[in-house]
Amino acid sequence: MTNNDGTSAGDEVATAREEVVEAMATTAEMYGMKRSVGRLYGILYFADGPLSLDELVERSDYAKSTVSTAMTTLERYYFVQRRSLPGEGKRAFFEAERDWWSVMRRVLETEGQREVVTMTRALESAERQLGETNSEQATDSLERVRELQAYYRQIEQFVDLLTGLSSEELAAMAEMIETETELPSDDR
Amino acid sequence: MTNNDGTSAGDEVATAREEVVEAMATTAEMYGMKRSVGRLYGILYFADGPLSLDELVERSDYAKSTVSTAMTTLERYYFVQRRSLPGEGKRAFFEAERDWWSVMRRVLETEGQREVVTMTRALESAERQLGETNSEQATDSLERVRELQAYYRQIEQFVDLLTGLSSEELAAMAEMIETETELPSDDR
DNA sequence: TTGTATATTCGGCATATACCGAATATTCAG
DNA sequence: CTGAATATTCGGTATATGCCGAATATACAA
Repeated sequence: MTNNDGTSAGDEVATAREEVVEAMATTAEMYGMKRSVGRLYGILYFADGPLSLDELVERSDYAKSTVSTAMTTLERYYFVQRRSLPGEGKRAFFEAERDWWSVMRRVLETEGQREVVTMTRALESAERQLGETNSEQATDSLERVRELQAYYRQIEQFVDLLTGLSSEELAAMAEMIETETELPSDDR
Repeated sequence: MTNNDGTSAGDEVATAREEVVEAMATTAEMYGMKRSVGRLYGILYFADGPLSLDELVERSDYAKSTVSTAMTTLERYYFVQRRSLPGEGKRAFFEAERDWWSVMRRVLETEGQREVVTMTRALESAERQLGETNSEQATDSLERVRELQAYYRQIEQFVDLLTGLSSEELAAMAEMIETETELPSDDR
């Protein structure tokens, strides 16, 4: 019974997937998300098609409420798409976005901008206040505020660049990068 | 008493700084770090020179233990540098790294690679296992595993590119990016 | 509209985290 | 080596988080 038909050797496939799913959970954790969110994404990533909440509960052993909220956050970050199939009543189905470049791009657009906005607003306000004050301290602080403003302007340029490219363009760009394999210095 | 000497108008400067410091705390939170870490970095960012633990305690109102651990994590992520001034005994001083490009580069090198390694390892292992199995499931999973591997190869290219450039080069690159201001389509 | 299948929200429990202050460890001067 | 100054670690407490199951809300079918 050495496989070739879907049913046998299911264990092998399952353990292989499990390894990746766990890595996704760990990665999710690195980004401050819950492990459950990572695992559930992983399950969807390998699923044959869209899964319902109950199927996800079945395959993950998480409570339905946990799965539900996980789907909300995954949706928020563009990792899954929610779909309602016709004739299926209220039942919702979830499908993994497998193009991570597209996820990254959209996360950059929304979340990335949150940081930029938070900092930029504070920096502008501080710049205004400090501009009206004439102590040495104020001048020094102002300079440091301006340094950060410059940095964020540059960051925004990069974000604009990245969010302006399609996944294919990003992938192509990556392929174009030549990784100079640490040559011995070329000083004759 | 409308300022011009360091002591007066200290309030103005303090509130301006405070706004930025709070924004840093919020940003730290976004990255899954503690607010205290963000605030303490902010204090160092605006400080005239290196500060000791006790000075940081003084200026932040956090307990010394809190400041100590915060300094450890800030150091870990290259946001501050610890220095021991000669003749100052055991006393340590902390100075903010103000070049955020350099911070970003070093964080990418260390932390960024953690994600890449975690995923890459799992993907390779899964690839091996799935390669030895011949079910339809295995073939499908294998394909999806390979997609992720391709993505991570590309990510590594970008990381290599970014970590290979100096802050000046990165800044210059940013300035070079033309932010096409959404032109009306150029189809004649 | 009502009933039914489904999704979301809420309260609670267990665990994890942030911070503090006290206890311990470390460094340097002498 | 000892002592004084400093840093780090540890245990405790209050708060936050992750997850569950029950209660509630919602959407669709008839």
